Amino acid sequence: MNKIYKIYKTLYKHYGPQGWWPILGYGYHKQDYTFPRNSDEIFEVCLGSILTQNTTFTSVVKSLNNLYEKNALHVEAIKKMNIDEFKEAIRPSGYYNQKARYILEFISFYKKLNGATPSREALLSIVGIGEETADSILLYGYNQLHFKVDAYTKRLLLELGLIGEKTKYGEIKSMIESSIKEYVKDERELLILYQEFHALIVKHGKEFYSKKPYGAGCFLKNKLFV
DNA sequence: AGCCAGGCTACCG
DNA sequence: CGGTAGCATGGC
Repeated sequence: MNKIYKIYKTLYKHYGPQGWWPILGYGYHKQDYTFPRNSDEIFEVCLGSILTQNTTFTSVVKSLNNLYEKNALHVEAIKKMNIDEFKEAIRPSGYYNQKARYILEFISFYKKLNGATPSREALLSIVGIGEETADSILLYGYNQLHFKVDAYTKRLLLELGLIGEKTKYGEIKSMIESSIKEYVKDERELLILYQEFHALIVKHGKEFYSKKPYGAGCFLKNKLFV
């Protein structure tokens, strides 16, 4: 078993399934792997993916709830909304001026899709959508096989000696994807694994990779190298 | 009180 | 190209 896959197995055994992406309409943290998602769910994942940039998800939930209470958790509703009212709604997530712009840019793109699944390159061409946000949207919104790499992933793999300080996003992503594909052939199973794995890394990262020194007490260090 | 959060852009050399 | 200031609120 390669180390990446062993990390997944160990985290899953330790923490159990995380059930990402949580959808407001279903109640947060319900494990729901039903897919394909409907358009409201996809849009909510896109919104959440942008709002959660460098911000805790609990803050994002507040923003989404604000929109939900205004019955504005939909594309058309947000377009019609007063810009200041919209900014006020997403204020808890921070960077609300930037994020308001990003979301509006995304919405004009999203409408043109007309329900189609966007390519990664197309997503990356939108202002405010970088690699992680694009993969977040594809993996959790559109159920596409794109692994989402975040700061915790980098810190963890760096601590375990599997990457270097300057290993790029794309290298980390393809390294993880190819490591997992070796063991999981079924596409649906693979998709769920990608979704769970990233969620598990965040769960683990919050505990052992938030404050320095990173990795203090991380049980993966023993599990992998005994 | 200060550091961190499920990043990205713009601008610098 | 690589490196970094700026963006902003909320939680611990």
